[in-house]
Amino acid sequence: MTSVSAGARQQDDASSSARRRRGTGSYDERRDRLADSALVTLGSLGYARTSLREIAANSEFTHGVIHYYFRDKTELITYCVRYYKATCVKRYDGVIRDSTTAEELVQAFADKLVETISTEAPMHRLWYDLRTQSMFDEALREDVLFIDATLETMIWRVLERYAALTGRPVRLPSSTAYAMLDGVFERALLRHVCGDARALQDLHATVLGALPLLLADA
Amino acid sequence: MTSVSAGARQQDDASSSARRRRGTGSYDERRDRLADSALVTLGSLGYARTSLREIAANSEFTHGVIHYYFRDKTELITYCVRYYKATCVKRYDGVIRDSTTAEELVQAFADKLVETISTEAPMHRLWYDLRTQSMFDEALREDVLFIDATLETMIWRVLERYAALTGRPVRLPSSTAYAMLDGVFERALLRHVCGDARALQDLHATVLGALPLLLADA
DNA sequence: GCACGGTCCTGACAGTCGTCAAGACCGTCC
DNA sequence: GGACGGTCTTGACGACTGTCAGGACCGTGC
Repeated sequence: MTSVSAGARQQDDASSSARRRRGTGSYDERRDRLADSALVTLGSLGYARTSLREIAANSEFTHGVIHYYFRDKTELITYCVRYYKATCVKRYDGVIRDSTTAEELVQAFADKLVETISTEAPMHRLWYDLRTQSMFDEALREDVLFIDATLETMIWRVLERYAALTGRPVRLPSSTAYAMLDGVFERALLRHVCGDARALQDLHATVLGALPLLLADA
Repeated sequence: MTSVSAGARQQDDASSSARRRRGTGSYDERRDRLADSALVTLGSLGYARTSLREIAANSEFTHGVIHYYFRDKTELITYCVRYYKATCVKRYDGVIRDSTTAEELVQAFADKLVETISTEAPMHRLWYDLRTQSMFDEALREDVLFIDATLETMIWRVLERYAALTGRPVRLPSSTAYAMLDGVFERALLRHVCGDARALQDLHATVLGALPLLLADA
């Protein structure tokens, strides 16, 4: 995994005052703002349909600047992916921290899953898009597998807390539990994006019903 | 759902002898052979990277012919999707038919899942590609949702047979069970495509372990 | 005030894409 | 044998893509 902040051109000191003459913020901050714009565009159009000109048009820059901050399109995309990961890894930490009973945790977890689809559906379909593209494009695999592993441990932390609160151990390995819940989540997202009004409430009910099955019998 | 055999140009009688002068087979058969070539190319490159010229290059035709048999690229793709569906819907019928005990069925089902990844991985990643693209492109949604529903009932038939053989009912609704198994399958496919040598044996073991959890206690 | 250099814009390049018009090919029928 | 018409090829069109060279802009340091 190469450094995230490896720029397109040589960059001796990102925080040097000489770098702040145009635009606002540091070199890295403007990279991140470009990544922000790119993620919005990617989430709206999908990976394949998003061009660098479109990303630039939805940002404060012009299309030529992208190659000043990123070597090529692939570097921009992978930077965006890693940048995005940082925002979603801690999504359920609050659920784990604030729940004091098993029922509370299950409810909060289901609530959070629903909320994250209703407020960030474009970002999530982008993630599934990139994960699927990684099956065709080797350049994406390293990042995708890393993020997938991160999500798996995130889910596992929820389940471990759930197991601790019930006193019953999880009876599935981490990878299986994650794959199952991810399948449920992906399907709910698809239905939601397709305009199915009941997708979210069904997701909520499904999670309430399915989580207990992941634990061993009392 | 519009008719699958609605051609790009008016087509009064597909089986008329006048249509057989060039090439071999009927108009519809040549459409299907074009779809065959397109599916191979799509499975190899992915939806976004597959151009009509590339499809034609991997077929017996030239790129201009595609617009003789299909109105535009979208019609070709959706035709391919429906054409493909017919080949995968009956995939587990043999498993259901030939299994006489629950253990036999679980084994045969797991075997089939592994086999279908090892022999048809490109086709499956294409399916996931198209399903994800349907979250961005409304033109694909109708076909994707239809196929997804078909796959769900296919899985449900397996589970119903499993329930009958054990005498224990499935304790999850059809949609949840399908989403969970699909998540497991998708993850195994991703790992397999990424070169993980243990992806398939893990899938096998996972299915053996997970299927009993879908049934109510004895 | 002037040169330097980081930042950004403009315009162009070659390549690829979907699409389609024009016509060649050729089996069939009068 | 000649006309017909379904089938297929060729070549082109405009639009779009990622990339990059050239130079404009402008804050900083001398």
